[in-house]
Amino acid sequence: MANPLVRKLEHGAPLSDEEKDALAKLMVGARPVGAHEDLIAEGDAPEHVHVVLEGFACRYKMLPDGGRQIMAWLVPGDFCDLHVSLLGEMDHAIATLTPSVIAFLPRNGLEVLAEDHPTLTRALWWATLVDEAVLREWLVNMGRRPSPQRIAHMFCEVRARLHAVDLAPDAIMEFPLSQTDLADSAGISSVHVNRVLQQLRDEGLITWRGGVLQVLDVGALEAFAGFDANYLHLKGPPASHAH
Amino acid sequence: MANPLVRKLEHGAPLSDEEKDALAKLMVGARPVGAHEDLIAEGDAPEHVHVVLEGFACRYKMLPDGGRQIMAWLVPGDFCDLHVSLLGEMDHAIATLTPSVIAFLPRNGLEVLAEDHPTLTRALWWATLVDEAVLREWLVNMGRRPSPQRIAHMFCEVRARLHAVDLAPDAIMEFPLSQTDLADSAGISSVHVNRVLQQLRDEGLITWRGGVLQVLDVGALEAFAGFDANYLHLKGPPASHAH
DNA sequence: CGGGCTTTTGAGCCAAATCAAAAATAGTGG
DNA sequence: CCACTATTTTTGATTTGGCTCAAAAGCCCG
Repeated sequence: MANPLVRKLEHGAPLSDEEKDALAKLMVGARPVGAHEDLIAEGDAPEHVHVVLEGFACRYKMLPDGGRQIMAWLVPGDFCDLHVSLLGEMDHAIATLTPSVIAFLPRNGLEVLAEDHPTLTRALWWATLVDEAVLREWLVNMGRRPSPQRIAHMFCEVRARLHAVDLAPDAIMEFPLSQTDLADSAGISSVHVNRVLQQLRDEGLITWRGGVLQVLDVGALEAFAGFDANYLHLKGPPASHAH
Repeated sequence: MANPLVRKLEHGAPLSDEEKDALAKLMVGARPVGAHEDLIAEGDAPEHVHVVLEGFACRYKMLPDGGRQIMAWLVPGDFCDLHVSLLGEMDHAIATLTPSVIAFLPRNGLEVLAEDHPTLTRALWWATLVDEAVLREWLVNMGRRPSPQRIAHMFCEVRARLHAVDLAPDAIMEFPLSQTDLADSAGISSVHVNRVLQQLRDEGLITWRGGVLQVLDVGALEAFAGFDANYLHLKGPPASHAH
């Protein structure tokens, strides 16, 4: 199975085999990390670029009162800190949500490679801009959708994003987050998350058990949540990959 | 008074006089627009890049139930649609909030200029990444801060951003938004916005009258809101500009 | 099989929504 | 410059979605 980073970037620009190989070869490390471990702290300026290869991580900020807001889920193929070289330092932290595998790319190596390959540069910036588009949709989700629709929308999105890297066949996916993590993502209490999940199960939209999420009827869940995948900019059906 | 776009970009990278001139000359149009007019619709792929020169605009999405979520305020110097060439089409709409002046830059011209000027390219991507950082903070704001702190935080941010383009001397600024627009930005009802504003006034933190917002004590408001400007990545005190 | 986490249930409460109307402001045309 | 509208802002009364507090039940694993 191909590298999830490569699989993802192919949605952004048509990479040549040479570019794909060069990118894969740049990944110098692949370290397994446990659940709920901090990878990068606010204020850091990591030397390497981190990429999630397996599992789920997140961007988050802590508030003075101890509250935590998760601002993004990072799924296989997602960069953690591509933006650091331009912004100087992290303005938020990165942690794993589940046991994960994290790879590293030397920042210099990536920059040199990108200089020689405009298509790769396009793909990298495409990925950054899609992250921004996802953030906008999360804001809409928080601001305007009641909690059942909000949680449902998050499930629709994660299904679509995992599908784009071939990790959600038949709308069944590994999704071993805790309800507390979901609560910190959706901006509601974990008690309320629990009640909302019961409702989504009762309505026959999903099952979620033992860390495996199944969307029983993608169309129905998307209709319920008011989900439209346009903001993911995946440009048509996911590319099929020869093996 | 220099161009607000140039003033803003200088926070991101040290532009040469040649770059600043070239950028200013690229601005082919500067059209006055009334309040509450749509500039760009979801699904559009505008040929020119739009920049706000005066007034306030916003990014927003409409929901099926008629609700509107504003996801970003665009102040003088901000791009509306720099990302369109990479993402293909707008996944949200842009409208003015107040009477504004909007300028245009030919997309090709900007790209050619950027190709010849790596520093300018850096500045443009810096601006994009700061937009993303602001979005993250808005998400924290929506998810975790009670409404008085939330509104206060938005005022702190807009003061800092306007200050960065020299438009908020002494923490007094033109800010002629309606309470409804503020409500659609903060994700609360306009009735509640009104009550929150009374509270902020009663506590002596702000005045807001006739479209002019005054922050009476910047430190006090920032402490109240839990505001930390690090996410704006302005890198130290705003540059002073020779005239 | 016992300790620690995560999920689930129950009861009471509060921030913010809704609905409805009045007061204040800002435009607009005569 | 003023009357006439239309929009905003403000107030009041009521309802509600989601929170907090607290405890029970289930689960994972050594």
